[in-house]
Amino acid sequence: MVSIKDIAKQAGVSISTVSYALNGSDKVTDETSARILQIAKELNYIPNASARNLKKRETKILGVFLTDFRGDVYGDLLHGMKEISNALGYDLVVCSGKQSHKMLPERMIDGAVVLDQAFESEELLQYADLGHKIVVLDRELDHPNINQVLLDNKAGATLAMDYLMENGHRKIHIVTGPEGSYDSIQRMKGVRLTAERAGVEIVEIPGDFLKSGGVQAAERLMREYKEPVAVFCLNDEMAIGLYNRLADSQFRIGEHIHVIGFDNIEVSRYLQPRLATIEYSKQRWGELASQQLVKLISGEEVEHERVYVKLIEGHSVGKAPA
Amino acid sequence: MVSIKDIAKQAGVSISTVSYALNGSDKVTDETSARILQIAKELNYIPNASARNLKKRETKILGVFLTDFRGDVYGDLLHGMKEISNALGYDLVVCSGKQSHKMLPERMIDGAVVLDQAFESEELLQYADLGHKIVVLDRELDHPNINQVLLDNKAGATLAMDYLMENGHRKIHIVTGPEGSYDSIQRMKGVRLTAERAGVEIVEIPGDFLKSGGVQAAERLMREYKEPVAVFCLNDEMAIGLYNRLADSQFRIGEHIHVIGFDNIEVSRYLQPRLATIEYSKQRWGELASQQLVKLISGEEVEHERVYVKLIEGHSVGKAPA
DNA sequence: TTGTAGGCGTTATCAA
DNA sequence: TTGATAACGCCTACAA
Repeated sequence: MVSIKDIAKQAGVSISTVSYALNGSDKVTDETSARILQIAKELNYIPNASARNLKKRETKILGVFLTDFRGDVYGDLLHGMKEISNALGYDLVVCSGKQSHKMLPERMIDGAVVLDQAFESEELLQYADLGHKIVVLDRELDHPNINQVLLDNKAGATLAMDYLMENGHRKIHIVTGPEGSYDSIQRMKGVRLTAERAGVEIVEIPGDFLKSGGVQAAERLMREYKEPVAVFCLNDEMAIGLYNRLADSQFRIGEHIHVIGFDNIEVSRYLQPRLATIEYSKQRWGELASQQLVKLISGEEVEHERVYVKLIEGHSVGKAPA
Repeated sequence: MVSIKDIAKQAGVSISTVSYALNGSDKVTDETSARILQIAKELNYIPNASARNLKKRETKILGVFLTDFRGDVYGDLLHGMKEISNALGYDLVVCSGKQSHKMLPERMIDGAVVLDQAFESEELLQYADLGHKIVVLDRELDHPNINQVLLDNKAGATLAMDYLMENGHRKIHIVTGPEGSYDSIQRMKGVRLTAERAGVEIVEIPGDFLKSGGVQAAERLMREYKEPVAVFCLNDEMAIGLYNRLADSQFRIGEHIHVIGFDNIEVSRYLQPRLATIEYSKQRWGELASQQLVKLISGEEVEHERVYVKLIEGHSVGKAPA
């Protein structure tokens, strides 16, 4: 491995001069600088990140932590994060799993964006106490080193409920997310608020944010079927499970079972009939996250951010029978 | 920041003793070791990765480089990679974009898996020459430090062609990938071989592996339409673009336009009619990649690996009119 | 069993 | 403008 020491030897200068030259400092003659750069190139010199990071106490890398690499929400989100990170001079690495958590406290990265319920708040707070900068996308956490960029879940839930009610549905089944999921809890709050205000009945069906939850919900709905029902799946993936399970039954979506989801993932637009759902810009969400994290790192005061949502209509919701 | 020096001071021992204790060496008494560990915990000690990496010249981190975080193929692939990486004692980070390439030569990671045409072979070979370990999933590269884990593209293309021919199609349009794409080139080889052998006519339509390519292909097919045609889209995403474009036309897929894709991405099973395509285990692909990379890093000799494919039938392909 | 000391490759301070 | 030198935090012979 060739280091600045080798370059120094070859160029007949000291290592500090080499370092200056390599970092484009003007403390060194253009002439020597050119010679050094030339030699560096000849020797195929490549700096060692660990050494630099150790000395500078920063890596210029941002990390994002996901529960799982599978999952349709991530593509655009990560893309948005990457674009902004790069624009602001940072690299982005995506990680998943408990093993990788230590990259933050061990200073392999300068900050973290968290979208992973399995990353415990206690752990996050502990890191924040140690001075590490964090942006959370899936919980509320009050700490000067932590910023929130959250979906407007309540508004989304309200939009969904309103859409069902506009179509005449007065009893609405809700397929929830897994216990403890922030998104699920928030969406439920929106649901309850809207339902109470409108005097509409809601029936909770416990779900898991996975297709399996939708399948189970479908089975229960078929078992208990008496008349057309309305269902708000708290995410699209469960709605897809529900579609799948209903596919070879005599029940028709948008006719016997009216469904709306949340997330507007890509598959949703290809479902027959098209799934009504709640949309938000995943890319913008990612962009905001990166932006906030960099601000946090540079010591700026930052307010929490919010990502807005809107309704996507679809024939998965039809008029309730009069 | 608390370092082993602080622990040493607190415990009244030398830093080397602390280091030994922390690393579970048996060169130190259980008693002192326990005391040191205790103090380390009290002080909230967290090792510094940069320092460790600098000294040990390894990071126990694997990197995977993607063209873009969007793209339906990645979820399962990354999941497979992560599982195996972790099992073998490595962490996995996912990167995208030219900026991040330097993580390999700068030794932030111990090896790289490349699935990114934008990562130039010349650059890869240069890194390999420097001793860095690489697994490529999207090209053939002959170098002792590089291993290949490739899809059996030719076999897949042959399966697809055979399926169309079995259904009586004797003139087949091929929507290709972007220029220079390894997958596209290999699949075309399989196409040509099969076509020649069967004496079937093929018509190439240049594509881009994106939905837009499928849209354009659809437009051309409609313009030139005289009788039912068969189309092999060299990936599913273009097939989806084609579906989308045809959706509000009078042309029916599986009737006027017969389509088969390649990749079996998730959306494909929800298309109406279901898209015929070529499937392979993306997860297994990722698992193999990680496995090979770790072997390479530990200095083992490794053979190139291959991922096998199979046909998924679908009503997007119907019988040709007699 | 523990301590001393050198070094991993950089950066950055202070002299020269 | 350049050079010597001391860190950064950790590991690991080698010495005690």
